[in-house]
Amino acid sequence: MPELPEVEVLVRHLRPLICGKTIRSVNVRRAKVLAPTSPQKFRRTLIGAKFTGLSRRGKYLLFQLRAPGRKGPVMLLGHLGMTGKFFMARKNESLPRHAAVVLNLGGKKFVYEDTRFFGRLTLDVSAVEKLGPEPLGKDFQLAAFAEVLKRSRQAIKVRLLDQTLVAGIGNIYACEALFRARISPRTPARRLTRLQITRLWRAIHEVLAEAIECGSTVPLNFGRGRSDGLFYFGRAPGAADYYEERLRVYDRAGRPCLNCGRSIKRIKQAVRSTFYCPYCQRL
DNA sequence: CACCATGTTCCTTG
DNA sequence: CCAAGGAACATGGT
Repeated sequence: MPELPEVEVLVRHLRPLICGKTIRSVNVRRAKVLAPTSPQKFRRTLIGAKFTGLSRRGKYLLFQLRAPGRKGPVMLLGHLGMTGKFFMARKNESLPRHAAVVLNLGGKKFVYEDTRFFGRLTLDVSAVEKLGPEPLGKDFQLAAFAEVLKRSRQAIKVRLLDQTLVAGIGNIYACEALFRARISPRTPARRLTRLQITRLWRAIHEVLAEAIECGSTVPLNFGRGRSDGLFYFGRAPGAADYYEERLRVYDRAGRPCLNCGRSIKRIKQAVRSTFYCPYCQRL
């Protein structure tokens, strides 16, 4: 459930569920996801610690805890990778096959599950230092954004996936933002005009904010229900059980552009799929 | 069997 | 040293 909006909604959902809870015991089933923290250090640090806060930075979750006999807070960093999930389970509930870490909180248990094990749950917080500005925050400034883009020959779509440029945009929202800004994903970053950069900067805000809004209104089940926590669909206005497709280009190859009716195309860029309308987003 | 998948990191190449 | 491209990571779905 990987990009910024999904993580933001997950954080809001999880915060009241874990804050104030104390970790009674720790069960590490896949030591790989803790790296470079050792399972020994992980357990020793977290047992007895209490959750005091949860925030987000880019696609990362930042858990804050207070451990007895320790002056500063303990920080725990989570990342969902491609297939990670965090959810609360009942004490005696059976675990999914790919449960990687289980924190026993007394009445409930907090589970980190990840089928592909690309995600992380670690005491090493250094990854957030390398991130660029939060796209919905004050530090995401148009002038600085334009300045960085001017120095790159890379295709703008590929550039948007670089987490040091802006934090939290992934393959889906990069495609969606470029469609909204009517920019070809193949445009070399330095060739973008001032007007295009402004449109892109605005489109990034819109696409992410709308996805968060959508995720906040759609009923979600972060447990083992059918929902994967991704906001591909939104509830259609007025309809109780009807969900309309929300993404405009992502995964819509061969289907009509919602703007001009022509066929959406799929191309490969940096070993990833890019979806776009060759007419509305022409070079 | 082949190919695809929301992400990050590391290695290689220029 | 830097930018850019591609493979690797591990598993499951089509």
